Amino acid sequence: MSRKKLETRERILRTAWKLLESGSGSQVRMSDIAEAAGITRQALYLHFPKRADLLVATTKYLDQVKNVDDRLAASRAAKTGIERLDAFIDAWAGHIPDIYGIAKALLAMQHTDTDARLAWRDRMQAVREGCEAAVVALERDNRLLPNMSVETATDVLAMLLSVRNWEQLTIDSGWSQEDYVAAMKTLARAALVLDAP
Amino acid sequence: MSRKKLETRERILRTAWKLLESGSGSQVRMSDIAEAAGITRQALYLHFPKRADLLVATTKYLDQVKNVDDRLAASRAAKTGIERLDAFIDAWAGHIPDIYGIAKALLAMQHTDTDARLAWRDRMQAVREGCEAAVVALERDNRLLPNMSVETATDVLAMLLSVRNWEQLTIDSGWSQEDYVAAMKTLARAALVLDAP
DNA sequence: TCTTTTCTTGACACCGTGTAAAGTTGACAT
DNA sequence: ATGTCAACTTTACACGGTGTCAAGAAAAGA
Repeated sequence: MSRKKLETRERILRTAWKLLESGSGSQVRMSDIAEAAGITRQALYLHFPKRADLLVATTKYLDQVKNVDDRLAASRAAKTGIERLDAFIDAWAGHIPDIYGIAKALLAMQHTDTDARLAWRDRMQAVREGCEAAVVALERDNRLLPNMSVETATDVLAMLLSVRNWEQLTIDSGWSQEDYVAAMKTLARAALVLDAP
Repeated sequence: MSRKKLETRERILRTAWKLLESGSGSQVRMSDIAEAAGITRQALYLHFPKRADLLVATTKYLDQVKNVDDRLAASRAAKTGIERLDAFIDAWAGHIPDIYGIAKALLAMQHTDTDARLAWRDRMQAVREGCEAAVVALERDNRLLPNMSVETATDVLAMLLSVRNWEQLTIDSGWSQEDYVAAMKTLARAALVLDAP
């Protein structure tokens, strides 16, 4: 129904994304997005009744455009557990800069908005599953540290790879993306992987 | 001057602290604190012109009451670098639950309020210094991983010990405080410490 | 008792989100 | 071409929370 509505919707999402990634940090208001998209604030509310709705839709749009699934699929192709761990870290770490703007906005309204909280939990659950898959692959190779359960190891890996940690190292401490990725790989190995027998 | 003002001030700070630690998460408004402290919202603004001022004062009050300095001093007494690392983790990790409520509030208003941002940075700088001291002690013992500079190692340690990570593991993933502390100690060793020669 | 400090009472401004209703514009169908 | 429907505009307002202002009550202290 109506190509026009879809066009506008897409334009809104693209605009929201751009604003969120560029104006990183500074609050992005509904009126900002509306103005940048060339419509009224009210028209914006016609498409997305709540701010959380818009943010959630933007994440989905982004996931679709950036094709996270394909990116993570690469890690599934890896043979050994260790290769898989590295591949997953590469894939996810490479995706963080793309989602950082929207992630920050979503994170910021977590304490207010239930929808935002659920949306973020949902995204993080997906990442957690990737972590778990890598950990399971390690265990299958008998390379998971013996004192670690799959669940514990998954918790640790998910913690290491959190957006907040990426933010702290790259944004706050000025690390390059390469340094971050390299550090995470060695850190994850040190934390989870048993030395080769 | 005027014992009464100081009394009221202390009562406000104590009340703010209690509200922040108990009603953890849910928004604590200025009116909530005023009411709980038995004064008017306006009287509260007489003592603390901005919400950020109150939060910052509350952190200082808490640091004073809980005596962080003494707690961290224990880590300075340790002989070897490794003991010092463990002692510091014990001290800081033990302090996190105390400050979590206020930390969360301060963190939540970071993106809005400059004062809150500066106050938090200041607190974190103090922690960072503790991290750095431990790292330096390690290096002096020649037990710091050779490919790591003091600065890098400090960044990593500060990241590991961040309040967000504590939150993720204990609050979100349900770890006990003991599990958290133990995991952080082994994680820090795995990440930073060279095996004994 | 008289002064000063502390606190109260009762307003109001501002900002951002979200709602409501009436009017405009353009697409497209018959 | 005309009428209908969907998308958008215009204007206006409610609400919650922070912060401000001014006049008066109450209590401390000399």
